[in-house]
Amino acid sequence: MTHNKNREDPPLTPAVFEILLALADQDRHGYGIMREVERRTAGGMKLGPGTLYGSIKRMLEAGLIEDSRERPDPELDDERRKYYRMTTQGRQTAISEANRLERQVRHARQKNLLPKGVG
Amino acid sequence: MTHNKNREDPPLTPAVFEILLALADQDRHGYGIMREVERRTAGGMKLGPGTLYGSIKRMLEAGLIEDSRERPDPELDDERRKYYRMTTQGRQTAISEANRLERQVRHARQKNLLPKGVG
DNA sequence: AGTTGATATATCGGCTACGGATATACAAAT
DNA sequence: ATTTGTATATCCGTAGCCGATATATCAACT
Repeated sequence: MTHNKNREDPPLTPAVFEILLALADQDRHGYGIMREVERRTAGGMKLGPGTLYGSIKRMLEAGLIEDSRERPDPELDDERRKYYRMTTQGRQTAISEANRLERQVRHARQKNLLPKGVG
Repeated sequence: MTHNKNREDPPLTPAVFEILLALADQDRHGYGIMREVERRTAGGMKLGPGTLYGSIKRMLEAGLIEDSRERPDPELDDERRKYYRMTTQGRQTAISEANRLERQVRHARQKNLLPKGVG
């Protein structure tokens, strides 16, 4: 699947988009991302450690996320944790992907794969 | 990314979902699918031959699509073409995926990645 | 008639991502 | 004290993407 048509972002993998969604409102550490994705999808999606830390690594390299210096109150903290935040570029990428998905959903509705009049 | 949570379909690859969308309203042959995807996405997505015929092969094996016996008027036909139709299972899979994407879009809107009040 | 360009299907091979298995280590609970 | 949960990380098999390549036909134009 080529992205092309000039500077248009390629589709994100489901794992990467889920991670961006999890980081959209607050910084989280790896394990926290995993729990958030599981919670949000009601267990429908589970990130294995390979996918989770592998995706994080790639997203760091791609500049979609970065290490977050801010940490919670020392009482609630766990030194093992590594927190991440979404970068501006990561947010733009997520927005672009969300728009792409929205177009697909609209199209699916036109083709009667989804009920109309809801949205 | 695990699908799990009992018999819930795993996310479809962008290529596979696009092909199902292209076949949702009418039977098409491989090359016709390619053109339809390109047209619908305004050139934003292009299926290379590897992705196209590789995906078709896998989708046939998975029972998402099948060979279509119906052919257009002999005058408009091209014997080289091989037409495909979406199976009932393929439609169910596409519906399931469309719902999943819709949930993601809703979530993205909640996180202010998309403008609200539009749908 | 011949050439070109679009149509049409198909395979190959490299690369990337997914995801379970595995490993390590500390925290919290029973 | 032992087990379960939290937390990060790597390895490797498998699957999918996708450009390159190949082959052949069709349509159109000169």
